[in-house]
Amino acid sequence: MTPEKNSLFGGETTPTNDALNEPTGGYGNQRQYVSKVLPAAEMRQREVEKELRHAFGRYIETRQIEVIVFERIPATDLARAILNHPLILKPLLAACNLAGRALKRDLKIDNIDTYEPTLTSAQANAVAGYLLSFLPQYIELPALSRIDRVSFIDKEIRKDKGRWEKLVCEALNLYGHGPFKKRKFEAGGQVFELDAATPAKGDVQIGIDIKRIEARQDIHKRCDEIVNKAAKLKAVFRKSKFGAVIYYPFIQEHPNVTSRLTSPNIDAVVFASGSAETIENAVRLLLAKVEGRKL
DNA sequence: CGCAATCACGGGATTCGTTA
DNA sequence: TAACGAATCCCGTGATTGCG
Repeated sequence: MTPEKNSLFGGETTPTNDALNEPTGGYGNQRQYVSKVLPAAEMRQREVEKELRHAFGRYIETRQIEVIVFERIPATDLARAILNHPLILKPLLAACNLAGRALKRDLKIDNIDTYEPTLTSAQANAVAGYLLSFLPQYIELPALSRIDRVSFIDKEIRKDKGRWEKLVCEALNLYGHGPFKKRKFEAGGQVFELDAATPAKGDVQIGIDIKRIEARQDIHKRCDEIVNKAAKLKAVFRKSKFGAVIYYPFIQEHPNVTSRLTSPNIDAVVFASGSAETIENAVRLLLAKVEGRKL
C-alpha cells in the first residue's frame, strides 16, 4: 500500500458514486463508516510502515515490481475489466474491506458471487465506480493476489467445516433408524431448526442438534441455544427425544459442557471430532440413548 | 486501588438448505 | 434458479472479575 493519501479521502479525484452520497437518514454506508475512522487509520498506517522499516531494516530489499495504478483507471475501463475477467473482483473488493453485504446494502445489488461474479454491464459500472472510490492510488500486484489468496483459504476452510454437520447426519442414517434429515418445527410462534430429526414429517420422534464450538468463549452461547431448543422441542412434542452432537476441541472440558447441558429436556450429549471413527462412536452412543424401544 | 485476564456482546463474513 | 434465513466462525471492544 502507499504511504500517500488514499484516493477516497484525499482529493476526490476518483469518480464519486451516487449511491454513496444519497441521504441515509442517519444510517451509515461503507463510505461513511470508513470516513469516520480514516484519520486514525492513516496515522496507524504511517506508524506501521515506519515500524516495519525499523524492524526489518536489514531484510528489506528494493525490487522492481508490477504495480496496478488504480488512479489512472477510468471507471468504464475498470467495469470492462471486471466483465471480461470476473476473477479479479474478489481481490479488489478484499483490498478495500468490501464484501457482498456492502454491495447489497450500498448498491442494492443482491447475491453477487464475489469469487466468480456474473454481472450485467450496469452492475459492473456501479461496482467499478464504487470500488474506485475506495481503492488506493495503486497496489503492488503480488500484494493484491496475496489478499485474494487469504480470502479464498478462509472461504474454503469454512466450507470444509460446514461438511462436518453432514458427516454426522450421514452417520445417523447409517447406524440409526431414520431417515434423519434437517427439519423445522414451530413453538410459540417461533420456528426452530433441528440439524437432524426423524421422521421428516409429522410428530418429531428424535431431534438432534449438531454443533461445533471452536472457541471457549462461545460455550455459553451455544449451550444456551441447545438448552432452549430442547425445551421448545419438548414443549411441542412431549414424547420426543432430544440429543446433541458436539465438536469441542478442549477434551478435558467436555464434562463442563455436559453439565451445562444437563436438563430433563436433553436425553443425550455426545462428543465427536473430525475423524470418522469418533463420529461413528458418538452417533452410536447417542442412538442407544434416544432410540430406545425403536427397532 | 490498579492492572491484567476473562467475559459478554455484537458486527461482519461465508455457506447451505429452503422456498417462492 | 434466485433470494432469503439460519448457522457458524472470527474479531475487537467495553465491562467485569480477580489478584497482588
